[in-house]
Amino acid sequence: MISIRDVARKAGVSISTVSKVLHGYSNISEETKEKVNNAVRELNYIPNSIASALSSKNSGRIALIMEPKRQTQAIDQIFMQYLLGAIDCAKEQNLDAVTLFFSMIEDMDVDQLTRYLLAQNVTGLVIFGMSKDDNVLMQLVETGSFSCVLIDVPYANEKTSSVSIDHELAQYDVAKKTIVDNYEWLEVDHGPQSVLYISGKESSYVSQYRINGMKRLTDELSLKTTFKCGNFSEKEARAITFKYGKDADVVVCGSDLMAIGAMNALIDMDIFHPVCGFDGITLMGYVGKQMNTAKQDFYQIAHTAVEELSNIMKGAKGRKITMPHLLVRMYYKDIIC
Amino acid sequence: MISIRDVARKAGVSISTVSKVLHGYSNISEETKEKVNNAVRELNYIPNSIASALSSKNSGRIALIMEPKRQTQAIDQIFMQYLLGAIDCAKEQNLDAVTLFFSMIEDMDVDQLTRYLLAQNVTGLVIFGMSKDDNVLMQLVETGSFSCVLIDVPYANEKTSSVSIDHELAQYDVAKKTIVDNYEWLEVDHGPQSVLYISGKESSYVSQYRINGMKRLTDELSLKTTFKCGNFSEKEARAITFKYGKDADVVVCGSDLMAIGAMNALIDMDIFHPVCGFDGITLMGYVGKQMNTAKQDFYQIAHTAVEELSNIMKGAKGRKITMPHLLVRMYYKDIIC
DNA sequence: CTGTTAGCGCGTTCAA
DNA sequence: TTGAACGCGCTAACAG
Repeated sequence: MISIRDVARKAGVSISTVSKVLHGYSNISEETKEKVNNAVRELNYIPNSIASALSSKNSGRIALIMEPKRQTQAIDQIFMQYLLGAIDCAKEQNLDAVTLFFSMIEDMDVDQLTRYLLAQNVTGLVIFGMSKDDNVLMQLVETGSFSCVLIDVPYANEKTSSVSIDHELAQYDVAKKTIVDNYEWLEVDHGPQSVLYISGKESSYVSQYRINGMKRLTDELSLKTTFKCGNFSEKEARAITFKYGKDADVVVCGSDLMAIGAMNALIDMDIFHPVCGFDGITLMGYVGKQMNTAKQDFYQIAHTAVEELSNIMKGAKGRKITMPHLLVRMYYKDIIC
Repeated sequence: MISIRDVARKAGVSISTVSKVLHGYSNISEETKEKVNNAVRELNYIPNSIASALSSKNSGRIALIMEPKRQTQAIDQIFMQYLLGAIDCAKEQNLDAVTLFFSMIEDMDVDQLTRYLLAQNVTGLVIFGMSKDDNVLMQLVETGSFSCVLIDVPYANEKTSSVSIDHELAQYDVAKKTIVDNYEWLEVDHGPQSVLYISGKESSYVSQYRINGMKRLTDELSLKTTFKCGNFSEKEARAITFKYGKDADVVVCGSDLMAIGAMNALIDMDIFHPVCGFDGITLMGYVGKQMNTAKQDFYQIAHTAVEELSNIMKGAKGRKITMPHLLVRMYYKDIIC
């Protein structure tokens, strides 16, 4: 293992000088800078991040906290996209990222969790899929012990930013597109009038926004919309659709998983109405014929989140970031086989 | 931040004594052990893993290396399961895991990669989805600089183990089940005789094993099997099925993704034959009616892999581990809508 | 059985 | 503009 000492020796300078040029300090002559950089290159030196972290107390280590199990099956794609986006960006920002699942920390209280993270030398957090029930996490964020970025949770303070898309607008857009595109196709005279909207868990921050989006559309198009809560559950959405789907011209769901449930119910009832979901998991590609996927969205969101976290860790103040939704989230029709 | 010094002070002993009881050294009196443990509990002390790693040169830090992008879409579930299994086990084993994607390291040579990992204080590797083309990775493994566990790659040396299921047997089992279960259902007199087998990439270590499994079954049941290579690609499988699927009573694929392609082709041709895949991604649940998923398998494999890595890092010698396939990997029929 | 001491590799004063 | 020296929190000989 090649250390800073070797570089120093080779360059004929002291250790601290090497450290300084490596960190871009100003008062270093061009000449020694050259010498050091050459030595670094020749020796193929890579600084030991562990030692650096220990010494500076500033690890550049972040934790990606997420809960892939709580959600029902098949959401893996979304998490994978998050991970990819986050880790890619972490690399770019020279941050060292560890992945934590809720399951690993769910039995800890704030204090324990704090110590655990500190012991791991984590100084920044990105939290995916946090819901209103997650008190410990929320407290953790509020203590200010860490720089944080929350995804899809509208909260910000000095050291905490939030990153999300405009869920209200997104739901509005996707529902509108579904309805308008199917206007003629539907066997009603004046376009769809009756809509069944199946929303996600109330404890989820995004659900209310999406509901609001659907409400706005409802007003705008003078729809008759029935709002039901499907709790992000495929089964519940299925049950709801069995019960209320017959009278609806269109079914709009607050997530893809629920859209699948709704679709299956309609198929079983031998009714064919447009259904639309939200997240754009590829899964749907094999069921519906027309669709756009929003996988890129998740990658991009995570990427932005880590970038923002990097900023906060450098001293920037927390803020709320709303991203455009790149694609109209998952949308399809023609579910007839 | 509470350090080992605080504990020492509180317990009225020296730092090294604390360190010793924490690591379960033998020659410590019960009495001081008590004192130290109490102090640890009262102070809620958690050792700083960074400092520990720096000092001991034995980080307990492992890298999970995987390639989620190279594979075609929709394989995310498998990787997610790997990740979950690996990270869960890492926690149990008190290992600190970082996730690396091939994309982050694909432009490095062995030397660079080695330095990069060392700088991160990584001493162990678990590699998922490695294929025969990955020279750099293979060289890295061969240098012996790291303890390694390779998944689905039959290679072992002093510090390297492999973990995989018996792909030959698994392919044999799943194909057999598909064929036998459909024996009467098929519109042929004496059971299926003609099978189209679509295999995965040649550069993948598992493909050959799976082909062998199919060959064994072919001999055993005196089938007439056509072997074609679909390169793990949905599209290629689709094309192959269009070309050769008409004459086949059953289509067996070396991966689920190819099974989807095959199925879609059959549907488009208006032919309904049983198809079987391999990996058991949930995806299929929404297409086929009957199926078993092997998601658990992946979790379990990753879990075992990390456990094995932990052993190697503690000095155990590398070996080849073959796990039973818990479930008959993905299997379904009745693809008729 | 316990404490003293010397680093691990690096960042950061403080003198020079 | 540079370098010597100290310390981050911990482990591992070596004494005692």
